[in-house]
Amino acid sequence: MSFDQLKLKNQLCHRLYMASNSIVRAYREPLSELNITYPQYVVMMALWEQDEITIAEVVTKTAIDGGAMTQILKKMTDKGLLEIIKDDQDKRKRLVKLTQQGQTLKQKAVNIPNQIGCRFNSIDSAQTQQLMQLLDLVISDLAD
Amino acid sequence: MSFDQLKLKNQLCHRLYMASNSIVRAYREPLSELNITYPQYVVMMALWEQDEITIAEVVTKTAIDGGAMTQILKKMTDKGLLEIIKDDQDKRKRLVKLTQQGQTLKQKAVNIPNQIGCRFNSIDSAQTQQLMQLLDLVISDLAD
DNA sequence: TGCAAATACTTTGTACGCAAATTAATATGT
DNA sequence: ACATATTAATTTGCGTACAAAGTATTTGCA
Repeated sequence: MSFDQLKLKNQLCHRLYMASNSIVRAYREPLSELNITYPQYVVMMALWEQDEITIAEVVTKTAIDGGAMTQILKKMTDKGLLEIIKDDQDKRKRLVKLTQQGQTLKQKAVNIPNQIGCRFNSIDSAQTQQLMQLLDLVISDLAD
Repeated sequence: MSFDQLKLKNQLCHRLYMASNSIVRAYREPLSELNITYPQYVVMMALWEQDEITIAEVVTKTAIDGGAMTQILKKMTDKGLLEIIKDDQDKRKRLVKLTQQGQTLKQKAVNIPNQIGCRFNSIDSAQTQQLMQLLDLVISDLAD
């Protein structure tokens, strides 16, 4: 209940906020080679894992907001990376399907994780795992 | 150099991205009581720590982009939380100064950290510290 | 069977986040 | 002194992030 909790240096949340912004900024240059943004790259990774899934499934896998997803998928469609297909079984749903170009882009993307990983010089592999586990706890605590 | 690194479940960066979005979303409701957004709250915390600092110093403390800062400070000025004062020593600089209303708001904000902290049920105090330390390493690795 | 609730997605409006370009003022070097 | 570089801040344009409202469809249930 002290004012000390209001100091930025004591706050986990501000660090998460800064770290995420730094991440998106760090990806900007490597991804410019692929002509996509970080959120678009996240969508591509979801689809490289499993193609022809519904928009709702892409939203779940990526944790990107549904409203933003509509815009993002539109831009990616315009770039020729994917196409949106109607689902005949359920006309509410739409399926996202990579184009040949979208599939091929995976080859150019395979080096991106290392390029980014190279910048994490202060944490070793064990610390990275630990960080991921702690973040999973934070994320699940904040769900809903 | 494997495709496994492209899987979302193996990625630290995607977790940081999700966590940060969750944070900003989680603050939305508590902060609506104060009629401010999360970035605006971060600016307030910086100023509650030290008032009458230059815009550049606010940018450094908060790690919010300078371009965004101009817009954010304008909105906060319109709300009557602060005012921008010219620096007579260096006419390029501008000082940010809390109004009485901006100072008083600190009393209403003092409970916010606990309200958010209450949601972190899966990590104890030691893990929180550990998480903050690891994030500091990540942030400094990504600086520039 | 029929209609209210739920689901899937889109649209709208506001608020960042950031690179790049711009403007204004100060500092620096010769 | 004076042109040049640097610093401080704003502006512009694009891309999200998200709540809330809107539009179809489909489910569920009385």
